[in-house]
Amino acid sequence: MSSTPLSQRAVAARPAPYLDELNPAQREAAETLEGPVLMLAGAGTGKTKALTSRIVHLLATGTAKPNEILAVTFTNKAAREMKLRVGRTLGEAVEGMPWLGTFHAVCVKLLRRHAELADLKSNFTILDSDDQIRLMKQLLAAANVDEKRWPARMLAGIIDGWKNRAWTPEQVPPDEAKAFDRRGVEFYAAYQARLRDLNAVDFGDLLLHVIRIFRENEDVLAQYRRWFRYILVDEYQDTNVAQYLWLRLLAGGHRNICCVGDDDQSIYGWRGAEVGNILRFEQDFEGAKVVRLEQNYRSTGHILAAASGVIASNKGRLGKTLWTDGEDGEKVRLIGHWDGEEEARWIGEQVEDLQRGTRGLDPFGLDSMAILVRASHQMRAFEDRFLTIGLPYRVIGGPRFYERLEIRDAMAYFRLATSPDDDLAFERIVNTPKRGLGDKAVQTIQKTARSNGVSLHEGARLAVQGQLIRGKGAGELRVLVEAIDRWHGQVVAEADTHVELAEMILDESGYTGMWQADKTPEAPGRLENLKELVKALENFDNLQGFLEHVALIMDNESEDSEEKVTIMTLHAAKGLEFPVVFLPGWEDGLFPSQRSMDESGLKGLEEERRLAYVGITRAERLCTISFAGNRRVYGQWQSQLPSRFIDELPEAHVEVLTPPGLYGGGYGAAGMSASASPILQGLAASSVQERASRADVYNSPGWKRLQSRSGQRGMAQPQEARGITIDLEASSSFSTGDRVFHQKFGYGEVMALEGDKLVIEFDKAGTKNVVARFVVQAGQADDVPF
DNA sequence: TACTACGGTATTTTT
DNA sequence: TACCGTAGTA
Repeated sequence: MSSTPLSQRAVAARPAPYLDELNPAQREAAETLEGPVLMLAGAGTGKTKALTSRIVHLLATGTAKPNEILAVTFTNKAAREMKLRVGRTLGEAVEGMPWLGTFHAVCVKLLRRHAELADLKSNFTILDSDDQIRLMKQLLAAANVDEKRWPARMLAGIIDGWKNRAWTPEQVPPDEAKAFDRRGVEFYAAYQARLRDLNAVDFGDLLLHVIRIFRENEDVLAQYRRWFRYILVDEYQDTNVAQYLWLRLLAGGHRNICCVGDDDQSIYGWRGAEVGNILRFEQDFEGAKVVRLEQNYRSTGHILAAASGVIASNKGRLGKTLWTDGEDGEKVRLIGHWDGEEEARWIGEQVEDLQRGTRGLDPFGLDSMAILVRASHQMRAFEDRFLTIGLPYRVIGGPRFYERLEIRDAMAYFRLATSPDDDLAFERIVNTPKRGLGDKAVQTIQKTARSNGVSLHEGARLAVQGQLIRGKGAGELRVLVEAIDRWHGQVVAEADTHVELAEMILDESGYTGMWQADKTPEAPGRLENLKELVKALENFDNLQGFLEHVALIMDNESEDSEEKVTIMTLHAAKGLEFPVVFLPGWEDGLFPSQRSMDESGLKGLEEERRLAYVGITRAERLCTISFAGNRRVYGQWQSQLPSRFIDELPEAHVEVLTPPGLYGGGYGAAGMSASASPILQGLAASSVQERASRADVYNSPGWKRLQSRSGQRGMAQPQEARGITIDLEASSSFSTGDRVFHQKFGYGEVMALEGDKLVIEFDKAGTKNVVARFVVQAGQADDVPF
């Protein structure tokens, strides 16, 4: 019933308005239903539209029924969005698609059905990373491992990495197995054993268990291959090895798989994503049809060209040429600042200007503006600044609702009420609020539980009965144990509504009281969150349903209506778009991040570059890149070089802005002068910058790199470079031992010379790296150039 | 058992 | 610099 000709006849016969809205490439992607398809969808090219149209097409032509389509995404948000749009296009006529969801949500469903094949009970609990680390801490403590040298976090990271690559403990290759003091695999195995005992899985296991079930049970796999006749995968460039294997298993029969992605937007390599998956698609699925979506509907011509220019430096791309038939718009704006605070101040002003509608542009609402940073610590400068000028902002990211301490505590209580044997939950809250049960008491409970082969909850009961725990704690523990029994009874009996029950639990446990009694400033907020949690319960039929939901849905869309500027990381911005985008902190070491280059070399640099590409392509109409010459890094002032990505911006699409103010406005300090970029040279030619510019030695990229490295390590400054410094700054050549004065740091002594930077031990401010230009010989303070 | 002081460390984080 | 986590102490 699903032969190709038939389904296509059906299309021809029926009016299909959703297809008319597509451009030729999108349409091809939506209509090629049989066989493997790779949809290479550049930023802003209508990927979701094509994808949802494809689903609609499958349904509308009768090619597939809703339950025959497996559609996987990475985020709940993406899944929601897709569901919504399918429903809307179809006119809500179709019942929901049961297999449209995140990889994890789909796996949970599968695993619940076949839990016994993975040695689990179908009511297994799903641990989040917090539980995971807690568990590992226990394992490490039991093995007498020094937590200082070998932290549980590290182990968790290593094991996660292995799971991302679909390695069971036995499959970890020997050289990898040496990780974690040569005991990584040992702890991995122990951890898995512990999870089995707890009837629990972590996120990685959701995939791995299902893969194992498929591999070991041909009949099960065959059943799902028959079942899922059409497979769609969103953000394919972000899949890890485990997800890839999972997909290959399921698509293995019919090969009706359509993967959508953009290799240029692969920014989660550090989390196990394998760009190789998308790059290899055509080999993996022979005869695959590759469709490129290249018409961009989001950004203006200049923005698109700037982004394309940057990403062009990456090797091994599948290659796309984004184009638009829209207007060129404003050029991407580039500006350097004296330091990070100055940058924040300037951006704050820009936001206000744009809001008022200066610059000959229509006013932009605050909602349409975003500041995208590389690392979350950069947010602080903006928050500080916006707070002082009273500019409303919203920070995306940070601790999510369900990750908050009080929410997790409350959830642990709920978990105990539904399943009293949940040891991790029990452990979490035995002494929260304080019940006088310390380490020793908990150990006694654990020992009792273990020797009797029961849960901690039962162990606690036995310990109380056997008077193994004495004093104040004993009474409190008895109360807790009995309370858990009672709550559980209520859950089973369904005596009260779950919302009332939840309130009762939080009340009787003393948890609410604990925060009410707390007079620290954050207590009211926490109570507020608890209220919100209870409110969220109303959307579910019972506690179990809620807990199940929460285990996989850790997102937190707080809908507030007030107009605000958005501040978030580049990673968090993927998939979003804003009319106005600010990209601050484009400085070598910060962006691209030194760490990612150190850890992953060229691969890391290329991922950073993709991040730059993602950043620029978020902008619809106005994109402003900025950098600061000086930045405080961990309390130390450091002079910064403009990002190498700035050199890669195509000149024709960039407008270099001159910072306001003569001297104080800053001119990008060291980096500006050292840059080989024509863009920055153009800038350097303007009045103030002239003084900062250097002879050609400084203008070679090689020197720039050298300089940025030597800056950290105290490499001696070459003789000729010093000569140049003297020429340009007649009054200020330095040698070690000189007494100098700096506007910000006061008096100090020159300890070393590094390129155009000096290492100075200031009398008050400590040792700093500062640019020679901003320092004068002591006693010449009157000549300070600012 | 609970508080304080110190030291080590410091990206990005869909589930 | 600022936080978190651990260890030491009351």
